[in-house]
Amino acid sequence: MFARVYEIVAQVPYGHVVTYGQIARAIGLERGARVVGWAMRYCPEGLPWHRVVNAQGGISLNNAPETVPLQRALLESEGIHFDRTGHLDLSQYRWEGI
DNA sequence: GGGCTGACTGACG
DNA sequence: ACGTCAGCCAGCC
Repeated sequence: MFARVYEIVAQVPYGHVVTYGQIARAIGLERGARVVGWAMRYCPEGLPWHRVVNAQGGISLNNAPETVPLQRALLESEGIHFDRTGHLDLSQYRWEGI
């Protein structure tokens, strides 16, 4: 199942992001966002995991808070702007190619 | 098959 | 904007 998740994440273009719910919907799990998060724990090498954010346009990584600054830095290096509350504008960066 | 877990989500106060 | 609560679903004992 996670193979599908990785496949979707790998398709996200530079400078764009997708939400967990979006990925879940793409693989047929309308309300299986948690499953996506669970699959992401394995973080295969070469996967643009930093382009996956929660429905609020923020960074979730509850189990690895140390990687949050890293993810944010990676996204900013791709031209994605964060507001003062640490969220990005999904209406502007969300990838609709699923 | 039963129960627990979680990088989630949407609704409420 | 922030903390809490209850659904949700695949995997792993």
